[in-house]
Amino acid sequence: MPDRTTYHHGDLRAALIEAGLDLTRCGGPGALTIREVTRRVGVSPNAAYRHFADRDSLLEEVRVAIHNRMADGMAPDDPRAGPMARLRAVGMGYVEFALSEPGWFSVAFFGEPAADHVARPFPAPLWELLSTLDRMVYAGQLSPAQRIGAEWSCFAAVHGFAELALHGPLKDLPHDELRHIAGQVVDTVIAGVTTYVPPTTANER
Amino acid sequence: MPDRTTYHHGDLRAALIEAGLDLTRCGGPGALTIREVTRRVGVSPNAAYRHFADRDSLLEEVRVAIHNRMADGMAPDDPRAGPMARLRAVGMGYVEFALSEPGWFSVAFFGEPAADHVARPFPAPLWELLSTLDRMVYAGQLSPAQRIGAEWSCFAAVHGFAELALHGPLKDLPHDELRHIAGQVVDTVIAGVTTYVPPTTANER
DNA sequence: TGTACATCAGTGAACGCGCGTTCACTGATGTAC
DNA sequence: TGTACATCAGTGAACGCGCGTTCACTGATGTAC
Repeated sequence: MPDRTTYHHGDLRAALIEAGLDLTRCGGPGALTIREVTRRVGVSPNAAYRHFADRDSLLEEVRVAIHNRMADGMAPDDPRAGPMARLRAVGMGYVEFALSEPGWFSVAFFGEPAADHVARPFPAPLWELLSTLDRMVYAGQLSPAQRIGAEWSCFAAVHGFAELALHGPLKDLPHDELRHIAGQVVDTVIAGVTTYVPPTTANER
Repeated sequence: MPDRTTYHHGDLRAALIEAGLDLTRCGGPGALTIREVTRRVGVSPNAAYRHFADRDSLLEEVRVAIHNRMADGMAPDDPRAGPMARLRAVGMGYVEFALSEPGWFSVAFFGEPAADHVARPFPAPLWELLSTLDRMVYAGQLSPAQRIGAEWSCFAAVHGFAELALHGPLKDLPHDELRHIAGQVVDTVIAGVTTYVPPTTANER
């Protein structure tokens, strides 16, 4: 693969991102280095600078690619599922991705301090969550008042669980046990979101 | 401070941990280097190896020190508070610590992949949570069935929120807004935990 | 169809970096007799 | 009370590391006339 006959590569940019995906899949963000990524593609290190400002820019692109893959895997098995089942599927999909692709997961979700205030757009999986919650409101399973801020409770729960399971106190549990606990966490937060009614804005503070 | 008259330091071990706390407070885990930590204390780099096997061991001790400080700050304001208010205080205390000491927080909670299967004991703040949940059961505010696994829902929610707020999509919000959302997240998970009843073990799987 | 030249996409060598860690050592301390 | 010696807690110099990034460059391509 690293052997190339033409002087010009063809689509080096895409190839570097692809190699970045390969590297981070096993090794997480730290495994992505300009030197290794260019080595893989069979090109000199500086060639990368023709396509990316610096290592961080490349990593950012890899991150986006991972977000998209992840969001694709979060659809519920049954496309005719109701919004509630959909919400559960989104949550479980998030955790499942973290468990099965820990390297990618740790690139995708803000492992690194996010360079000098580069405002990142919402990651794709979050959009998935937002639209699912909106469907619930539309279906009457969540009141508009409950909808407010619900995304953060949901996101916090699944993301937090993923961290616990990958790097935290649950990290030595087998995956099927983790999935079981994940199910409980997701169900609990769904119960919370559909039960708790935040005080109206007028009453706040 | 780095000037020392005696050849022997006195309590170098404690001094190194202290310096480690200083460094990580602003710079997170990456700021802790053997060279900088010894420089601060006014000692040659290798002196550290008299007290710690390697950098990781030192970092681990710093982590434990942070856990303890954090747990201390999680007690509810009113010591006569009921278990429910206590649970809320524990959750909010967790988030508050993350917001006010982001450097320490990122050392404390599993930022680094946790060296070759060194089984870490539960961090002190988690113990705080466990005992609070137990009090709730004792007070009859949580059934024994609901108690099972409740810690993971709670921990996931607050930890996940902290990540969102520090490094995730909420990272540019002002602290008072973050606290407000945190309050909602905590209340939501409490509502979930006190509402949802997991299926009994016999019915599982 | 041919040629001049700007532009693009690579090359190769080198830089500086600060780190963790090891080596062989020396100065200070405590204990046995 | 003095002395020999093991032990402990430091020192100083050096190593190798692989990295990101920059410099001045060259080979290939496309376009205007």
